[in-house]
Amino acid sequence: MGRPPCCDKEGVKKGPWTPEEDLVLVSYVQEHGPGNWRAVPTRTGLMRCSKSCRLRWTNYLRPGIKRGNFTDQEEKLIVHLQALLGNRWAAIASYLPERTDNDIKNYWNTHLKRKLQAGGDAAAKPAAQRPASSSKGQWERRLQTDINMARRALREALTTLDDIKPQQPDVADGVNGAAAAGADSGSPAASSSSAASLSQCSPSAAGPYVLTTANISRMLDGWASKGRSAGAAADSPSGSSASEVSHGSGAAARALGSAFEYDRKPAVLAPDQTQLNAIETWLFADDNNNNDHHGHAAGGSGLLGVPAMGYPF
DNA sequence: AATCAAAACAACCGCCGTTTT
DNA sequence: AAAAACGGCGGTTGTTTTGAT
Repeated sequence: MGRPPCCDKEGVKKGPWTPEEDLVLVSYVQEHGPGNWRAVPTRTGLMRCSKSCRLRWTNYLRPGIKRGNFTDQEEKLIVHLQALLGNRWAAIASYLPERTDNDIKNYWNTHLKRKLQAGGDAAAKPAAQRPASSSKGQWERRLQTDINMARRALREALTTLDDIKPQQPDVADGVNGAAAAGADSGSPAASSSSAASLSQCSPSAAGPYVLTTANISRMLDGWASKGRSAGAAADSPSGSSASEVSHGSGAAARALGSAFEYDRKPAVLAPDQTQLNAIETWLFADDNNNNDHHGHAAGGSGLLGVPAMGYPF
């Protein structure tokens, strides 16, 4: 038979996370590491389902996450990757290690989609939104054209990023790249030196990092300075906004302090160089090899010219 | 200052492939 | 081998914030 249920459906709390819950979760992950989410509710006493815990950690509490303030380069990269990959946000997020798929998805839905619609840029129009051609041959030719256009655009974007030298050696906590959850699902964790520089995109200038050690204290100080008692926030989020609730409480987080192991460990291993070379080879390969957009539509994986990547288009 | 609409964001829902019993 | 939960992903919704009138 199957496995026992991870958590009761009844008595599971929903809605915004309180600072206390965040701290409990962070403490647990600090001790046990991310994973085995089904055990989290029972072992921590959190009245949350395992799924909710994983989501909270992945999207908000995980160290090295940058939130808000998407740079032009990031924006451009997202647009191009979306054109290339469609709405595969996890795959896209793997190219922006500091961003979560949820964040990118939200940003796309609230900013970029509208912007593109307004701009009427056919080239950047998502492949998924384009009308399907009537015949397979036409569809394949169109796909090949799309791939090549997107590829050129992506290369261009990454080339631009290459020009952006890291402004700082690193943030204090030294974490650049906890990759998105989907980073290990067949997508490259990062691509080439371009992506490496991307992952260092102005760490100080951009938005807040959510749960690096320093920022725990910083944001919790802010939260505490608002005069919110921990108890008041715990079970009555209605009294405060969701964003306030999403912050933490100071003392406990400081207790985590520098002992917070995971904010010093990249959550994902450095990309394998072989993998990067494959990506670079593909990305920067002479376009002439694929310039015949209309003539070689068929041909299995060779169609896409990405044998090493194995993109499942 | 009040009201309304649009934008932004956090979290949930449902599906699917994988894993475990 | 089958059944059921897990883990992950993308879509969607609900709430809060911001800007315009």
